[in-house]
Amino acid sequence: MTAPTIVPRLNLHDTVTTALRGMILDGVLAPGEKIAERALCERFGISRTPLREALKVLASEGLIDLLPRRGATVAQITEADIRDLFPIMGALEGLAGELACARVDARDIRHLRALHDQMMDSYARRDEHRYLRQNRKIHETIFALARNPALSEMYQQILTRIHACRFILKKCDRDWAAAVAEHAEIMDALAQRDGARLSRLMRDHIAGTSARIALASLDGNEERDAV
Amino acid sequence: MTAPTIVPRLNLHDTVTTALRGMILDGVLAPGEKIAERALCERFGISRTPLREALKVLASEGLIDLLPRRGATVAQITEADIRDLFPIMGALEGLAGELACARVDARDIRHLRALHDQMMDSYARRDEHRYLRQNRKIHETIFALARNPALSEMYQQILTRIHACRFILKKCDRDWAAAVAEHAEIMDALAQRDGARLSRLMRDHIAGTSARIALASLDGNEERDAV
DNA sequence: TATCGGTATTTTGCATTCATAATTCATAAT
DNA sequence: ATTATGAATTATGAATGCAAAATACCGATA
Repeated sequence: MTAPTIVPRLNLHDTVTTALRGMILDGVLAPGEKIAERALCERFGISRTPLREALKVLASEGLIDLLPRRGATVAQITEADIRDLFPIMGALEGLAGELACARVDARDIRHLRALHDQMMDSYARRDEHRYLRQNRKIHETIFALARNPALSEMYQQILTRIHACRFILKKCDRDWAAAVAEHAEIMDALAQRDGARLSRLMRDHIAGTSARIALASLDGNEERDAV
Repeated sequence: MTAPTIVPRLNLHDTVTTALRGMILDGVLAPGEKIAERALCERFGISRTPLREALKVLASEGLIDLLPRRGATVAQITEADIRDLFPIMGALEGLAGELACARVDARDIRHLRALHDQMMDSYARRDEHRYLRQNRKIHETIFALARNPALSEMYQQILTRIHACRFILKKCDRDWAAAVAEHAEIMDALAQRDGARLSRLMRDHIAGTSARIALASLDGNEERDAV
């Protein structure tokens, strides 16, 4: 029997889950904001049933808080969350780097090199928005090269949970330069297929990012303990 | 303001989620088995609404597969899943070990030592069931000592997903001896608070477990590609 | 003015209902 | 006998309805 052709059988609650997730990621629904079921239903033009199913899923992803009998709120990421999640991300990135090293071929390396060069170009132009997008693309590509879907999924889930962080990233120029230097090393280790070194570099790169974020949020004067 | 006292405000869908998860873990619902909504509703004495909400959550945890318009089935773990998930577990265990090392005090070490000795006792008596339970307890304790709730949660989630594996573990005596030896080393590294070494040991311990499982399932003659 | 108490309103959780897609079963055709 | 076709049955997806809890409102009292 051939592999089953998946014909897109969409259903409302999945669609709504995706839509809601997007709204939270895009900041349409702000962290801490209360989610009024009926209002959202009207907005989407659907009934409460599929919406509530979507809320359950997003809650289990950690994107919203669901308190019994008191409704849903968009999850606020705290400094404790960042302290906890970044080391995990670091461990996952380290693993991804190691696996990727073992599996890349010359073509993959050329592809990554191209992405890397593009990002360096954005850095040279100080195009922060483009830089961040390309940076993310590079990390995602390394995960893809690791050929471990479960790993990629976990990575994405953590990225999603700490989405709010991207707003405070790259505050000062020195941090940005440090991150760029780390990326150059990462590219180098990968080109040499040095898995152990790449693993260490990626873990430390994430740890560095974490430290830079933590520092940024300490002297930043935004909300008290939400980032 | 003091920390809010959470008074247990139970609701049906959470209860059902927990119950269903337990049924899957206990094997009451076998991997691959179709989950008939109405049958389960009658069994629980509830309506379909909370049950379906529970199914969505379990699907997002990877415990069941949910195909649009064709119902839910208990997820079957494949060899590919094991190949993917164990390295992730290894990375998480490694991180847990490192963090735990940085945070344990003498009392924690004594506690772990006690658990370790009990497990060794079970090994001496060849009490496999008790051994496995204590083994799990030790790993969970190390995660608890790491003081990273998000990390513990991810670990638990992966453990849950690969629950089916425990049935094929510890097949041969040599493997068991190897695992026991590794545990002795782990205990030692922790007592010495050698984070780097503990991290490496725990990661390799998981890798070893993975290899032993993979081998066991290769020469085992159970179902073709489900473990 | 601020706080308390009680009622009205809203919101949540769950059951029920309805429409539609999927499956089953019987029948016909090869 | 086996496969195809179509009607009957069943299951899923989503909307609606209803009871109970939480919140908002409002006047009374200190």
